[in-house]
Amino acid sequence: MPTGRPREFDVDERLDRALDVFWRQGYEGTALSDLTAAMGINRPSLYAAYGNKEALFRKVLDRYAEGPAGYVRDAVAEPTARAVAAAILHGAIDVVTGGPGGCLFVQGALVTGRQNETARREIEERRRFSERMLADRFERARDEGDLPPDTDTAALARYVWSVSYGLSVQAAGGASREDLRRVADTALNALPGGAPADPPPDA
Amino acid sequence: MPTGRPREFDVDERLDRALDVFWRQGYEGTALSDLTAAMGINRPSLYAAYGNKEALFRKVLDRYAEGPAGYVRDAVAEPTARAVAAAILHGAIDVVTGGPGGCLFVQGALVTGRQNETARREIEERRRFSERMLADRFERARDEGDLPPDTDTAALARYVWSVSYGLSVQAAGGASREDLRRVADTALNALPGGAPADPPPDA
DNA sequence: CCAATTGTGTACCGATCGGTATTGAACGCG
DNA sequence: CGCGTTCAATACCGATCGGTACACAATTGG
Repeated sequence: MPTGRPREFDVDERLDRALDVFWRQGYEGTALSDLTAAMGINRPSLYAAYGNKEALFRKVLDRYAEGPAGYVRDAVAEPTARAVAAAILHGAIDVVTGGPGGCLFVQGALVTGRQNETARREIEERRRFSERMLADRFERARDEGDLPPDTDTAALARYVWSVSYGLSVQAAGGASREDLRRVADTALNALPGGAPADPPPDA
Repeated sequence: MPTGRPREFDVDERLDRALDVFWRQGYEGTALSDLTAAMGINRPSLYAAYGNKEALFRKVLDRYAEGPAGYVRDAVAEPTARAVAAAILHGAIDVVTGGPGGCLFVQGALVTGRQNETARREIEERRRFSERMLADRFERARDEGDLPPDTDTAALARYVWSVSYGLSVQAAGGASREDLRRVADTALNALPGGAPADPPPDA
């Protein structure tokens, strides 16, 4: 129970509005005036509650990772490597076609001017984290015999993420969920074991 | 032979320097001061020679399409659908790992603030053009019997571009040429006809 | 050599950028 | 009530944004 005047807005709720703006316009494309307008608070309130623009962006990235990008956490819990890959691609499609368009970890900042390199590196770090998570999961699958022993698990993980990132780019260009579903189905054909519609060759 | 004082720099050569900056920093991340510094000319000279920032960016996109992205034009001339796809992915890898990092048509602007939407749409149009070009090529391949009659050529083209865009994102994160080659090889496994290392099933 | 034309360099424009100082209002506590 | 504390709102900060006015240098045509 802190003393003093109580805050007149919900920090988490307004953070979601900030996420929406960063997601739609990227880090560099978003001005503080955009944020304050969308969040319905004044500039000093924003600085008091979240720090500066960079700190707010970091909080937004965390929220995005736990919320819209939470499907990654769930995906690696799938029982088979193929199911994991499918869950990642299908989860990505839901996110990139459901929200403002694309994945924040891709749209947010691929490149930046000199000043905003911190934000770019921050976002890059999140991508790397997800990539490592998937590579570890595939390595486990190989150890369990779920993937062939000679599988290049790192390359396979990179492949799945490449497709996923590509889906995000296409979503930014207006591709529909159905379009992307067909892409994902095609992509899954490349996994060891072949197409999922046909039963595995040893069945 | 125009009268008046002759220009002291080569327009095309300096345009390449502008390309380098936009490529590395994106449209929004690039300030006019970055451009004039890299191009070695003053601001009024830039405006006299290229128009404004948007017009310069458009010229840069054209130059990129003819230069670094010229591999797409060559790729669709390959004899088979598989060779076309392989040429696109391998060509993309050379570009995204050779230049400043990534593909300008991806890095340049996936999202923007309100003011720079024109540049975003411009770049989006270029992507769409390449996508249609590949889809048309795959359609021809299907008509020629090079692809199965039930092939969803549009989806296949979107798949190849998805992987390619993903390679660009990964290159921005520091992936090496060898890393991306393995991704491309995996991706090509998804094409009708299976893996290229093994001879086709009817051989 | 003179006039017309065009590029170069400096210095500047209003607008907007991210970030803050300051004032006054709203609370808990004594 | 008074007091310390915290938030809200206005108004402002220097820096930088994209873009340009203006004076001067360099060239061609007469």
